Amino acid sequence: MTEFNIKDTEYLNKLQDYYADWKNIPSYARLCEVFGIASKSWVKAVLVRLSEADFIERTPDGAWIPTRQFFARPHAESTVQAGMPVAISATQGDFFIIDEMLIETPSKTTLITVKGDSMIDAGIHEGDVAVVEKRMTANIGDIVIAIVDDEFTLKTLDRENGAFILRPANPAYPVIRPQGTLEIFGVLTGLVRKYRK
Amino acid sequence: MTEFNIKDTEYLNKLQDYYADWKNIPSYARLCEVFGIASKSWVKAVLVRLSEADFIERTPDGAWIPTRQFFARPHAESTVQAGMPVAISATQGDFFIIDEMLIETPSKTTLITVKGDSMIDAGIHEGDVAVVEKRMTANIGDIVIAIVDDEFTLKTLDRENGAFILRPANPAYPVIRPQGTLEIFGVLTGLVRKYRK
DNA sequence: AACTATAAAGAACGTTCGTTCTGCTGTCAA
DNA sequence: TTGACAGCAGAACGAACGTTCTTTATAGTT
Repeated sequence: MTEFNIKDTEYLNKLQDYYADWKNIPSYARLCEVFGIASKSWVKAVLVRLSEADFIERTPDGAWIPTRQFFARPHAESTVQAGMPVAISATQGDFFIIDEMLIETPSKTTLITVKGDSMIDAGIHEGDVAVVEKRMTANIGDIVIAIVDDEFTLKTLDRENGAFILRPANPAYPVIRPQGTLEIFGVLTGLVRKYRK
Repeated sequence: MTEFNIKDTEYLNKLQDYYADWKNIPSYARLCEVFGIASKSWVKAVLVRLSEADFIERTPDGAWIPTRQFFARPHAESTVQAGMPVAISATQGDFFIIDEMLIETPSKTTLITVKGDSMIDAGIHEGDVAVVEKRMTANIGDIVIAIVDDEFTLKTLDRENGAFILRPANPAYPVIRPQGTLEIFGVLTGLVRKYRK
């Protein structure tokens, strides 16, 4: 039996890219095209090695399916110095699945696109997607989606003279001191930004 | 032709549950068991209706695959005003998959945790996870992971007197004018931040 | 130059798959 | 009470699929 090698890594990358497009692992015949291999038997040998490396597995029906590791992205930690440049370790650290990191309770999580710039000093820009966990309680200092006078707003929760206030992270905007009830819609648990390609 | 009905919703739920477990859509024969239907032809009729409702579709090979709607995470767009509060619409907008939004080419994508605060004015904080697409070319204005004198750094790519320079987004840090070669490791295509729970 | 292991191709074959067509059963309106 | 149709079952069939076995090409070693 042969081992998982560099070429198999290329095959894995091609399979991951195909899967990103089509969300399934196709027949051996189609994988011949995807991998650039002419024989089905060799495609199977590749898949067996990928499964031994725990990137794919089989259903009871014999269909190939991806494992968790298949979706994980390499994550280089403690590597990029945004202050002063620092050497990167070529070794790939642990793996990382974005959805899993950001969303712990899918049924309570909503994504909301941010409008305006009142939280810009907190690094939250217009167009960013806020990951919000719906719940009615929050702690002082949390960034919350609050319902003030039947309207929603994204602000930092704070307290002043025993009353809750909503503090923007932009000096151009005023602190909100709710007159009526202050209801919490949810708490900001994550943020996602996409840069133009 | 018949329409999508309540029973089809049950079939859809069963299919979603199966897919969550096995990450593929199996053969008609297996779907007979999953749906509790005895005939393959009727299973096919169900799938055709699910595809007409845009929950699944077919690859050029004829394989059934899920659509974006199949995974359905609600995404409320244009709703939260970070400037002045604005009414939220209870309607759920389009659907949204974080991984898919941020990662177009899995094999070329790496995640890197940001250190330091030299890009803080661009809303990139220490501890944020940068989504980096590995490639050697970039455009002026892109935020890049550059290799300067064998070291990595995250900066905005700019040009000055015909030479490339790396501009931090923090006045406390100097502009980097590479003496040796300027090599691009990759381009910042996304950013992910997780707030403490 | 011969040997060996590995990488890949190719052929053969039984099974399974998707498709299509026909048949059955219950329901509802005329 | 008959017709019509929707919901579903079952059979038939050719094409595609996965598996296994055999063969060829390439590279490295002795």
